Amino acid sequence: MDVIYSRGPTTAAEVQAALPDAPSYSTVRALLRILEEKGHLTHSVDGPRYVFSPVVPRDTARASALRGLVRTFFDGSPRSAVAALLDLSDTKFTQQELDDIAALVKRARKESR
Amino acid sequence: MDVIYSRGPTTAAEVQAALPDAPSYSTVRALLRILEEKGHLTHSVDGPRYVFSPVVPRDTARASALRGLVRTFFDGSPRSAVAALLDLSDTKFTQQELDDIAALVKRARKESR
DNA sequence: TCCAGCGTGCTAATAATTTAGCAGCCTGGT
DNA sequence: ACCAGGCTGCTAAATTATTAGCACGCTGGA
Repeated sequence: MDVIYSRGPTTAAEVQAALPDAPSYSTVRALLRILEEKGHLTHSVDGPRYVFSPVVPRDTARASALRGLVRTFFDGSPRSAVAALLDLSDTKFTQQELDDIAALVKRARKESR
Repeated sequence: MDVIYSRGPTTAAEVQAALPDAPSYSTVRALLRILEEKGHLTHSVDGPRYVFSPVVPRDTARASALRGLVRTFFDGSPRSAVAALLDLSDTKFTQQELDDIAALVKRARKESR
């Protein structure tokens, strides 16, 4: 699912290529079939092959994932999550991005007042 | 793993209770055993029962999880992730928290200069 | 001290996943 | 129009996960 959410519509071969500990091609195909049976994916036909897309839109899944991560790792505090994001060691923000974020915070402050 | 990262050291019964679609107790025990075999968990003995803890410290796992989520759902842009966190519909920040975040941004801006 | 109960260590059966491999169809290039 | 290659639809086998259930040991309270 992560691969498909990160790449958008994806073929079986692409999923396999994108997977870090890639299982066999057969397995990837079976997995995609099962995910489809379970209602997480749909496929459409593009020429000779299947292209798989998520059923739940990216934005929705993204919000759920964020909420889950905040619950699991940040004791339900989105503030801590923001702090951790700003501190991520391998992340370098440009001045522009930081200004952006500052503006967003400013806006949030107004809205919540 | 999420249950254990969110609750800290946890017994099999607690894991089962915390699980949304709880499988049987046998299954939870087997699962914990397998996670331990695979090196994701350790257990210590507390009186008559096992208490499971993650092998990878919470902070480390948290950072990986954040990085993964940013990659999967935010095209590698932590800035977008921050924006989404601020926008999470069911999240209400207090003025205090927003001030906090603003201060963190300010600090990050100085550091990256 | 005794014992009820909880939690682990097993084992064995069932269900699900993983894998290989092949026949047949469709596409795109020659 | 032909054919090579890629991809699906199968099937069937091996491996792994899920589940139930019971014997045994240990703990904590009466």
